[in-house]
Amino acid sequence: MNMYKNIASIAALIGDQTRTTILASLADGKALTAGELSRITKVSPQTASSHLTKLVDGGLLTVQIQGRHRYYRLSSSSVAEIIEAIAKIAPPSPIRSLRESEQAKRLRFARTCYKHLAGELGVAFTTALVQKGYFQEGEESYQLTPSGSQWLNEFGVKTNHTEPIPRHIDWTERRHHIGGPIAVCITRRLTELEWIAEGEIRRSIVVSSLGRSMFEQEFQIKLWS
Amino acid sequence: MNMYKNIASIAALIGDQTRTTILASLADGKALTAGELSRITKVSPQTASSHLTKLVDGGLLTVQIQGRHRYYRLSSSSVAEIIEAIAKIAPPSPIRSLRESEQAKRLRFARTCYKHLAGELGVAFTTALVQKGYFQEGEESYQLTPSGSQWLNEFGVKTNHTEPIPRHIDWTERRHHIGGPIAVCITRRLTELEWIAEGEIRRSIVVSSLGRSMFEQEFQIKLWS
DNA sequence: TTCATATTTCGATCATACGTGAAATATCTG
DNA sequence: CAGATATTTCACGTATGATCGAAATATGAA
Repeated sequence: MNMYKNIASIAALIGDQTRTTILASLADGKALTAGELSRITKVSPQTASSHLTKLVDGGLLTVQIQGRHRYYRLSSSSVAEIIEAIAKIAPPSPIRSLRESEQAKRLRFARTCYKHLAGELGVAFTTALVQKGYFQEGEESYQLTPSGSQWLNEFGVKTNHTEPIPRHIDWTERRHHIGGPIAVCITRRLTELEWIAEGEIRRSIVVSSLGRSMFEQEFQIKLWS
Repeated sequence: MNMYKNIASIAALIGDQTRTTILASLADGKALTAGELSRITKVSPQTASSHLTKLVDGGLLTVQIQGRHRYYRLSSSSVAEIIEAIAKIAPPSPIRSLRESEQAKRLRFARTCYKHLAGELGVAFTTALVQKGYFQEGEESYQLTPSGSQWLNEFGVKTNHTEPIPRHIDWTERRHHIGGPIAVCITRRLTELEWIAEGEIRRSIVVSSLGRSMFEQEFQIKLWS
């Protein structure tokens, strides 16, 4: 029965904590260098290199050489979908320790995911939009409602989108949030309005004092940090 | 970074050829005994038992004890979805022999899945039922329509079912078909009417000449084999 | 009860593979 | 060119885990 040999080998490839961390770090589609991934996974550069080679050989990653740097990225979104499918049945994320690094906290607080808002803020924002009736949550997607369409125009996002909106799962929060082009437009508009801005830490987002008050005033989202 | 520990451990659980074969064998929702799975995977009963224990502990399988037999089955369809997601990027494996190919073909044609009709016939039949307006396909389920309810009664299936009907995915067809109790009832009725019958090969279904003409006449389903 | 079947537990073997130090290769900088 | 940085390759210790023989447990049959 070597019928499922390929499936098993791919699963085995994912089934290592260091490699899972690598894949998860690349899940937003960004490319990272071998050194960065070595630091993220907290293993030696040799070990990271070994894992990266295996992931490339296994077809999960592609590599792009730029000078002495090697940029690794997911070879396709299907890879991210596998991890997401596993995350669905994975036991809930461990309880956060009280003493966790400020950086981890901030990253979890607000993150960009394929250029749209994710993390706690993304989840809270999506929840608020659904509660206001702007979006309707379905089994696998969100749908923009007429009132939502109107709100989007008033908010400054032009769209005549009527297709289902991808529903993403936040890996740390295990909750849903909107994805796709609309989410990107909304995030861009939020940046324009200076409610949010890119933080110093890679992929992190900071909320301005204006944003803080606006999120609370308009969407009843209280930010505590 | 034990954030992705759970994901990695589940992937590692799938990442063994014997265990993948077990999971794939149970993918249609059927329950098999430890002995059957030992024979399918071609490992000793001890080895199979060890793997099964791990899969149950990992939450991928559930076990039901009946006398001296232990029936194992997938704990949820999410497990099947993981395998399917991996299969998407796994290179297809070559067919071993012509004989196996013939058997695979027949199995692909019509298969029972949770005692309901699957395979090509199941998919075609479901498509026809949706097209006739008897069922409405949603994101993750089907809904019985009033006209569908009426048709069911005329067809000889008594039901006052209004809950969503599970939507199953056929692995070989990659298309959807109805599942759940209603599908079982319909399949039973099809057997009663002698449109279909159990084939010689395990889990296979043969269509009678009556069934062949009826499927074509009533549902515009042409069977070529 | 006695025997057969189904399944698990224990113990031992063996292969795989993760991780790292050391060293090699390649690129950038001054 | 020399030195620093990025990354890989090699060699090796170690650990995990897949497999199976032997034995134990539980159920069904005679």
